[in-house]
Amino acid sequence: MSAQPRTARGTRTRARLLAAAEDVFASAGYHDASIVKITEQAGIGLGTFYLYFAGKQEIFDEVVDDLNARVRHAMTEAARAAGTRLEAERAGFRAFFRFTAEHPALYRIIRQAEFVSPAAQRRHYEKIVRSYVHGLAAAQEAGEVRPMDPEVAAWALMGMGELFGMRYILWEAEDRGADGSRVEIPDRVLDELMGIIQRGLAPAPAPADRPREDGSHE
Amino acid sequence: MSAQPRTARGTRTRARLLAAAEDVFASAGYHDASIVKITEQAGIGLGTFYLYFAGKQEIFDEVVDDLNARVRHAMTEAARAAGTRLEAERAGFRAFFRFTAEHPALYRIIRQAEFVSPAAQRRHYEKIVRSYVHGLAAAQEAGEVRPMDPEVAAWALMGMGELFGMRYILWEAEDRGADGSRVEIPDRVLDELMGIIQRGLAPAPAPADRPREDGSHE
DNA sequence: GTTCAACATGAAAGGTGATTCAGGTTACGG
DNA sequence: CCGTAACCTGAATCACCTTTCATGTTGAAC
Repeated sequence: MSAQPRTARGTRTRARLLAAAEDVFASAGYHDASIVKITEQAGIGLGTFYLYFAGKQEIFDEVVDDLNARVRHAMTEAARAAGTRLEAERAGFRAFFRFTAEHPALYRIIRQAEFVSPAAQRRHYEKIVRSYVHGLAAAQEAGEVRPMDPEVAAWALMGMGELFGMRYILWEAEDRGADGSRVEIPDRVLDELMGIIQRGLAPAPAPADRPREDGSHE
Repeated sequence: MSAQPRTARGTRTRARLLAAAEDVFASAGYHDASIVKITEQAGIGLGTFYLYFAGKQEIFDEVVDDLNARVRHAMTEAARAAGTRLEAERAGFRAFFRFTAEHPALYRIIRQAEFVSPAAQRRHYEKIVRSYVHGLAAAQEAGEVRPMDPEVAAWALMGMGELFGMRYILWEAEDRGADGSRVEIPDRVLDELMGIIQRGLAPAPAPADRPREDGSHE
């Protein structure tokens, strides 16, 4: 069983292991990510690992949950600043793509979770959907989204985001090689995406971009 | 280097290995899928494996390409029978979900390809997108799809399909356990999905379900 | 400045699995 | 009914990894 550290030193060590694990899992994959590699990357002795984690699987689970919390935080934080639902959606997606660009580990690790820790993977997707449903249901009450099952819509949105992140962020970054330039979603692509979402969710016969007129706001 | 079989016997052996590999990769995962397990499942001697494949990675790649060809075939075949674009879309998705239900290996293997064989994974997604783009561009010329980048739309459709397959087929199957009942996409969910797609891609200010009136047809 | 939890360490035990290879077996053309 | 090319086999080799544990170090309370 993993032990929680009891002093500041221990806390630091544990955090270093977690960060190193994220790195190594993302670049080497679960199988090739040996405990030796993780502890080396963390600059920590091999045996120390087992003071804080029961084993490879356990630290993997924690890495997943950690990434999940961070990406959701980035998205909701970005969406919170926006006014209309559409703006919030756009800001949320943009934050998601930015997070993907800065932490390719997210994808690489979630994908592997399919086998390494199906439960953690499921938790990840379900938590994101829950956020979406929350936002969509509110927008629905405000009349900004047509009547529909918000959960189904949430899976649709997440699906689009996931593949766009893969195609337009990760692949793009791979193709550019290590030239350091930050990959961002092209505006053209984000516009098309928002176009589909807007039309797909808008109430009535798709008012396109007409702003709300009753002064209500969220 | 893998050798192609030169006799009927060899061809059969190779095919058995491929089928066994799909099974084992899907149920055990790449790492735990030992060559021993694959050859045992195929009812073939361990050493024989290396007559036909250079190693684990190579047979994995072939399994990916094989699954890809089969799922695309299932989708285009189903779509071919349909009349309008929307019907084709629906039929294609239904075929995809059916294939997913019958071959959970598709997901489990594609996901793992993230690390095992990124190139094969990319090939998989790109080939599917290519099919979609083809169909969407044709529908566009026929005025059934609004002006937009068909490739971007293709990624959006594929993303929705992918997550719906995971959520409403695979997870559902897992939750039901091994009770043998065939998992199908609920009509309610498929309707919602098609609703989003229809509105997202339809020309003009989203005529909802109004059929085309000029008599043109594809 | 002593004491003792808490923390840190890496050699070694105990496993597992990919791949090779030397030696059979099969079956078809002649 | 041979001869031989294609095919088949699994014990043995080699490489690598997780986890344990006996021992050493740190630092904060007193």
